[in-house]
Amino acid sequence: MKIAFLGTPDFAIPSLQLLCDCGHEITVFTQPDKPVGRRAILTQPPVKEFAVSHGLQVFQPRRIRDGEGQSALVSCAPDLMVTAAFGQILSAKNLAVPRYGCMNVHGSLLPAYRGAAPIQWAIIGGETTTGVTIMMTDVGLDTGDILLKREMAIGPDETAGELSERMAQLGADALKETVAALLGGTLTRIPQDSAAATRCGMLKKEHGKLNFHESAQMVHNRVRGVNPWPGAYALQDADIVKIWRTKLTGNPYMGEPGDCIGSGREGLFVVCGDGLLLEIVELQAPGGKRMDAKAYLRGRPIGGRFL
RNA sequence: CGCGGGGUGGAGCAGUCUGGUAGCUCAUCGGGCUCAUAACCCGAAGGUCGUAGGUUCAAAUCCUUCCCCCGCAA
Repeated sequence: MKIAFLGTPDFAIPSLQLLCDCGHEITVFTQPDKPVGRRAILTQPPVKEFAVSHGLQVFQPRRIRDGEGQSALVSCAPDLMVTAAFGQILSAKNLAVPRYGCMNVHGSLLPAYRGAAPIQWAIIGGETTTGVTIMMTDVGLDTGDILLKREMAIGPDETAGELSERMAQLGADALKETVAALLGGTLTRIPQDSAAATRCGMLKKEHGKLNFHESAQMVHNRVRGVNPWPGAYALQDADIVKIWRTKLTGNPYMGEPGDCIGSGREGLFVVCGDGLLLEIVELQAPGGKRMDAKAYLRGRPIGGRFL
């Protein structure tokens, strides 16, 4: 079967890999290369790297909806289109190209967390269970019929990066199963209950800003949810201190939210809005690399305060 | 040449402005105390101060070159 695969980040790789392994004829669409880092080095998205190293044809239209993108799509005459964290919205014209339509691998249990960054937002939202949904793409934002759902537990200290990796694999497995059902004619479509839908937007830098007036659990969720990107941070005077790992202690402490206490022996703790201490396990001082809290506390005065 | 911070014993930092034989905390090693200890006490080892050059009687410190790391902005 001819498949047009549209995806961009690492999350899409396992799905692409699995489709390749199944022997389908695949054409890849991904986002254009982007300048990355201080030197603005032009970097290709992970999916492109994979595609190139596997000898797959790759298109990188600036906008898949434009004429150029549409004609590229038409030119490869796919039977099926599959998207996985592609990063662009498809048009009705795009969706009309393949006769089997378009399937999407989405990182949440739809209709919850429709939109971008569902994995991160699920963690930030304090969910303990999430999953992947394979759905038919329509012109709405993650509103299409559900084909298959797979649940997965979120670890209490799991980060978005870690969860995303596991979800990518789960998504790939579910996709494989769905495609098999499609070919076997056993596919069932279940409309989403739009009344139960929730939406989430793209993550921005500012979503990493910690608010220590929230409960320790909420701060912890935030830290996990934005790791590794955009990364959690707190302000100390005018400096940005990035917070990479935290740990719930459950210990109460009299102090103002944001107060830091601790020692090189015990570790670093910050007071949260519910009066509980949150341990800072790994952090990054201005100009420095990330390090564990004990290293941070050597050569630095104890105390201080995060805002 | 987008803006800024930084490279000092194994780790994290101070010292740089106001040049004058390198310091703190932790780790390591030895010894001691203790029923015992990741606790405490005493002692030791360990650094061409990122690189190359310059100024100077003297450079971690002042000037210049280059390399590397980090944050912001894109």
